[in-house]
Formats: sequence, structure tokens, C-alpha cells
Amino acid sequence: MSLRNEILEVSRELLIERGFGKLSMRNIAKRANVTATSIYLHFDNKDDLLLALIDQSIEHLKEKLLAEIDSSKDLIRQLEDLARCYIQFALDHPKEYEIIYMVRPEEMPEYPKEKFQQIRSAYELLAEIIDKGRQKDLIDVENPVISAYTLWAQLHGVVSVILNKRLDTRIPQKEFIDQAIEHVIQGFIIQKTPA
Amino acid sequence: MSLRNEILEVSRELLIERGFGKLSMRNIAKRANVTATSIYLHFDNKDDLLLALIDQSIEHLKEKLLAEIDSSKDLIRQLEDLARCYIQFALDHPKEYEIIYMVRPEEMPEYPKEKFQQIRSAYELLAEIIDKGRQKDLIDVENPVISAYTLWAQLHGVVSVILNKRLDTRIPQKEFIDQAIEHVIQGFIIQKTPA
DNA sequence: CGTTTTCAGTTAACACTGTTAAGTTAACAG
DNA sequence: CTGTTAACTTAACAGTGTTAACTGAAAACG
Repeated sequence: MSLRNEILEVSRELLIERGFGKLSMRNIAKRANVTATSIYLHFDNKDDLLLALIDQSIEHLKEKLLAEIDSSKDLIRQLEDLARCYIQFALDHPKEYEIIYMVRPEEMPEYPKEKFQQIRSAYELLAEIIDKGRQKDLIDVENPVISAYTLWAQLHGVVSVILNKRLDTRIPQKEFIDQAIEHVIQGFIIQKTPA
Repeated sequence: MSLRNEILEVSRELLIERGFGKLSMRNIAKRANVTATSIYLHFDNKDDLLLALIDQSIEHLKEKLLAEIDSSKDLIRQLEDLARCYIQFALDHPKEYEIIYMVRPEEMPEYPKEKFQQIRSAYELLAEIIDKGRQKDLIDVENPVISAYTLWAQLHGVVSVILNKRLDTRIPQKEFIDQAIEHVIQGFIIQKTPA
């Protein structure tokens, strides 16, 4: 295996095992049995390495979402399944999820814009389903792409509160998630106004 | 003015002017015309200082929300106003908002739990309005406190995507926000099913 | 008054961080 | 056998949060 991939692999291990705070160049290097400076032969800098990790995480999430889609179910149900899948991914792989939103763009002056928008291909799964629902008058949206993005954002918020441990201790996590999904999905379905 | 307050003040200045990345103990100290170690006479450590800053930010946000409530308007409208106000606060004071969710609990072993749940008193504003709406059969919730929390979380998600610059460049920010608020609020109002 | 204790701040240092310039070492090309 | 290239290391720089030991002045006590 190339050293580049070795570095990516041990970085992921380290991230999951010991968290973002311990993910230093020297710790990564030690685990890969090289020196820290060797990493710079394969990555521009730490942000570049993190972006590669983010890439992998998004890919991972995308796979999970893709596997969840069951076209035989009705569209609203498909949307709810995806929402649940998204949240479950974040809970199952908290560190991998967090890193996606952890690297702060304002603090790395010249990052590749398209990298962050690579997540686009993932939320386009949502956009497709929303668009189908719109055509069948099941889902109430003007622009499926924008609505897919707001859905994505809403789910991120739900996950973010849990992962950052901001959830009120009086509120059971499961109940919070169920309620959140119910509200989120309801925000998209057509209001059946009296004829 | 006490040195403690002086430190808090220049910290806030520094955060706003130069961002979280430049908010180091030595930078703070320099601006307060003391040495870095003096800060430790007034705060346990950096996290403790950050928590004090977070406290102030939450208080600031709470004030804004409180000022936004207009009881003469209908409840749905009040909820929407609060949602818009929340998002606007985050856009007007991005650094102050970000710090609220930036300090990562898993990386500070023994933080005071009640600190993070101090935000509770802020979202209880939402809970109140939701509860009133429930009593008037305008809003569809089982538990106002939990639903208020899910609303809060969703708004945080919307803001988070914008502040982290994850918003697709093809999507105008204003349109994104308007759509998000529409979906979020619709997720709470009673479905007027045919009689 | 003089002495002692207390308090608020400083200096120096430790162990870490990302990152760069220069040096090494081995494989390959001519 | 020599020259070049590539992969890696060593040493160092400037920065980080944090601690222990020190300084000086003010307050407390006899």
C-alpha cells in the first residue's frame, strides 16, 4: 500500500479511537512509522489531509444513503427512511460525521470550493425523491434542489445538537429524534386542505 | 473595571476581529496589557474562559429573541418571527454564534453540564409559544419542550450550513433561508384535514 | 512604626502544535 | 562508476496551553 493511503488509514483510525484533538501530524506519523514531515510529501498540509478524510466520510455516508433507498415504498416513506439513515450514520460514526463539518473554511484561506460542494452529489439523492414527490403532488416544494438542501441542513442540526451534547438531559434522545423526524418530514408534505 | 471583565471584553473583540483561530491566551493577554499567565488568576483554563464568552453570547441571543416577541401577532407568525430572528442573529454575529457550538464537550473532560443547558432558558421562549399554539389547536405537537428543542436544532442546522460555507453556490442565501423557514414552520402547524 | 502575610502579577520553562529548510540515503539512468 | 532523482529524516522556528517559582506592593497585625 502507498504511504499516502497508509497515512489516510491510520488518520481515520486515530480520529475514531482518540478523537480530533489527538489527530496531530506527529501522532499520525508515529502510527504510520514515519516522521511527521513525510506526510508533507503526500499532502500539502494538514487541511489537505483533513479534506481527503472528509472526502472519504462523505463517500461513506453517501453509500449508506444509497443503500437505504427502496423504490417500492411510497415517496414520503422513502424520505423518512433517508432522514433516519442520515441521523443513524452520524450516531454510528460520530467522529467521521463530525469531521465533515469540523474543518473551518474561514481558517483555511484557499481551499478548493468544489471539495465542500462534493457533498452535493449526496444530497442530490434527496432532491430526486423530493422532485418525484412534487410531480405526484405529495410533496410541497417549489425548487427541489433548494428544499433538498434545507432538509439536509435541518437533519444536520438535529444531529449536531446530539453530537455536541447540547441535548437537554431531561429529553430522551430517541424521543427527540423521532419528534424531529416527524416535524421535518411534515414540513415537506402537501397540506390536504378541504376541497 | 476588573481584569476579569477586561479579559472577557478583549477576548470578545479579538474573536470578532480576528476569529477563533487567533484567540490565543497570549494574544488576549497582549491586548489586555498583561501576561498570558495572568489570565489563569481569573479563569481555570481556556475552556473556562470560552464558557464565559459562550454565556455572554447566549445571553445576547436571548435578549434579541425576547425583544422579537410580539404577542399581538398570531402564534404561527410569532414562531416565524423568532425563527427569522434566530437566523439573523447568527448572520449578524457569526463569531459570537459559532463559539456557542464550537467548544467541543468531548475534549474537555469535566465541564459543567448546566453551562450548556443554560441555553435551555433561551429555547423555553419557543416552548411557551408552541404550547400556546397547541392549546389553540394551531400547532401540532405532543410535548412542547421536545418540539421546541427540535425547532431550535433545525434552525441551528440551517445557520450552521451557511456559516460553515457549505451552501451550494448555485443557491442564493436569501432563498435558502426563506425556504428553510417555510419548511421548518410548516412542520409544526396543524394539518387542516378535510372535515 | 515595623514586620509579616497575602495578593496580583511576572518570568521561565515544559510539552505540545503545524510547518519549512537542509541533509541523508538509496534506487535508478546514462 | 558517476549523476540525478525521489523518498525520507533531522533540526529548527514560531506558535500553542499550562505550570512552578519568583517579584513587588499592599494590607494586616502586633
